[in-house]
Amino acid sequence: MNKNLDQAYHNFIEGIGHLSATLEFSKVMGQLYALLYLSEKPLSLDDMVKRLAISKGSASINIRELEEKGAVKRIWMKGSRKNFYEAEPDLWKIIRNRIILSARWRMAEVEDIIKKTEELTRNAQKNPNSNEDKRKIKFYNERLKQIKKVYKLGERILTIATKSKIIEKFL
Amino acid sequence: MNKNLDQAYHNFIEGIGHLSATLEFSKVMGQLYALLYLSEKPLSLDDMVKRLAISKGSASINIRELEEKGAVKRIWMKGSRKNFYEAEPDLWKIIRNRIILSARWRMAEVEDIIKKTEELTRNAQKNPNSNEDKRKIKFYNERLKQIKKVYKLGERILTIATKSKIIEKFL
DNA sequence: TAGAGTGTTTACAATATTCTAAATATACTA
DNA sequence: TAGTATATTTAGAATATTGTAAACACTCTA
Repeated sequence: MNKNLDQAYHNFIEGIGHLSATLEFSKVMGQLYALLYLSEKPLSLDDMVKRLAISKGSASINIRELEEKGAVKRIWMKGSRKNFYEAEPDLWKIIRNRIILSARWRMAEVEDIIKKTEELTRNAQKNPNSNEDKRKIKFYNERLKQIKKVYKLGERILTIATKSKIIEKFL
Repeated sequence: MNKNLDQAYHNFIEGIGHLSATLEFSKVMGQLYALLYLSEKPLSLDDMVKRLAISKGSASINIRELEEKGAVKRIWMKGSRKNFYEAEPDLWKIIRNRIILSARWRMAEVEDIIKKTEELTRNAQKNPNSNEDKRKIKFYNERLKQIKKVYKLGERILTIATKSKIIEKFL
């Protein structure tokens, strides 16, 4: 067992574990991914439990989430009943997918907020209003207009990021 | 007091509070920002404490963080000792800055991991190695090469995003 | 300089998250 | 079908995060 290699291995896994929040991965998810990324062969759940010194339950839950997010693939190995996993090696694909999906989710939330606020403001407009209310309504509508501009910009960027393959050409 | 307007107001503030993790803001930070964004006049700490029903300590800490992150400006009002705040109205500026800074931070972490892992792998290479170690070293180097490619792509995108004003022209 | 008004810090409490260990479920093999 | 190997679920423990209330510090004014 080469000491430097071993250090490299653990440094890498710890580092990725720490960084994993970037893609909305838990620390364990990051470590599991790093472990598989540095493994020449697929690993079983038990392998991973042993090497990371975590509980099997945690490994089970976290590896499944990695699988759902497309960062890890389940592999069938002849002659073994165990599930084996290997890392999706295309890092860019993982990062891109995660960012886009996360952005979509947030955009949907923003859309809800805008719609609801617009609706309520519109309702307020229908009823008789004090001058103060009228001023407020005008102000809210201005703000909503600003937000919608940014929202639409976001939408456009997201569409481009989703459809175009331009970025991949740099690789 | 118009009921619909009031609902619009609270719906908006709650919604932004919920969404605030997107920019690495706490819930309270999101609510404070939303409150100011919907206010025609700057508000004092006490105003915000009252309207959000939160503690003064929390308001103090969170408003300061918003200020550090450029989402909120401190305003001096003649005739009052209080600090007043108003929302930076340019949402795109806030979002862009936050994303870029956060990305920089993460890129630096990735760089550290790569450098350290490379160094350790290089050290391992110097010493006499078993065949297994040699294979491992080769494999690690392949992986490092992949990561560096993605890292450099990220760097380039970040540079473009930082320098170019192209996106702003859509607004 | 005393005291009122304001903002910040701190120690603790509440909450949320994530892990573990054990129980349970599932699927394969003899 | 019994028994074994494996994975998943769950209840509760550990940990981390964030908020609160109160003490403290600062600053202005009378």
